[in-house]
Amino acid sequence: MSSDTLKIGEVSKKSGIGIDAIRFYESKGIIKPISRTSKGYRLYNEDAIKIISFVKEAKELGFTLKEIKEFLDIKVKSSTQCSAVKSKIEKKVEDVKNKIKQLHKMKKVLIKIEDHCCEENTDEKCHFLDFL
Amino acid sequence: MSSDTLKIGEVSKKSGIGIDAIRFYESKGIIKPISRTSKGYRLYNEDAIKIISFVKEAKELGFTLKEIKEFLDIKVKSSTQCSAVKSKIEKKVEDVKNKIKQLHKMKKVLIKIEDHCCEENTDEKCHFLDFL
DNA sequence: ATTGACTCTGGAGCATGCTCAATACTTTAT
DNA sequence: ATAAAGTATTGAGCATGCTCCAGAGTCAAT
Repeated sequence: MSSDTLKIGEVSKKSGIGIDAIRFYESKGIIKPISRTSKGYRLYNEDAIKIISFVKEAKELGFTLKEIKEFLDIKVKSSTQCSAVKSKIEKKVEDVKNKIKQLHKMKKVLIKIEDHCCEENTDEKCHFLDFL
Repeated sequence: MSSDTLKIGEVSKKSGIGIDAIRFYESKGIIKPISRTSKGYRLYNEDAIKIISFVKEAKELGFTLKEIKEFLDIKVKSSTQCSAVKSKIEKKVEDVKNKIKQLHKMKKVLIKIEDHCCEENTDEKCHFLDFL
């Protein structure tokens, strides 16, 4: 039809996310088609791909769809809203920082296990627990 | 009864995890009571608290119970198993590293939004999408 | 014009991770 | 001894995030 809109199947292929998942995201308010054909077919533009890719990444990082929606809903229109948005973002950044910190800890533990358990060890049992 | 064992309620209180969740973890092979009383009451030792705390942390980091079980199952007994365990751990370390990397990216995006959207802005719409 | 591919809606089903309820027995406190 | 609190098992229910199916309409190619 038009060259700059995509039907759901094309969006699905381009983003690597199933059609059903896209519709599910729509039901959760995460992504909306820019319009519909007269027969009800969903039409998207390229932004949809960006949004869905973001959802994909964020999910892999352990964010929930609700949180992801919160991210995507962030819009600033007036400076009055600004501080609210700012504190919201700052909270998220804190969360992310904490996650990073804990992951570093986790990494350390793993490496410690690797180092201590695997060099000319005798019959010592070597359990994850010992390193918590 | 004895001073060095805990019943499930005590474990629950000490770890801050519900009794039902603990039993659920048991059903998933994540934690087992060291023994049972003659009447079937689960008995734990202090390790249970450590394990459950680890589960709690790891969950918050986005690991699934299945992955968490894999962590906890890491044991080295002989050097023959060593290389297998080693590669297992290395894979986990890679996973963790990737998560850290992606979280850093996420942090950057968030900070970028914060910076660009909130300084003496006019009526410009400021949408998350612009920063993906 | 007909076939096959695509899309629609609505609802069922599934995996994960719990949570709660029912019923019954055990332990603890008074 | 009795009541209250704790525990056990089984099974249902729930939130999240999909996935699949049925039944019906639409579009694209031959």
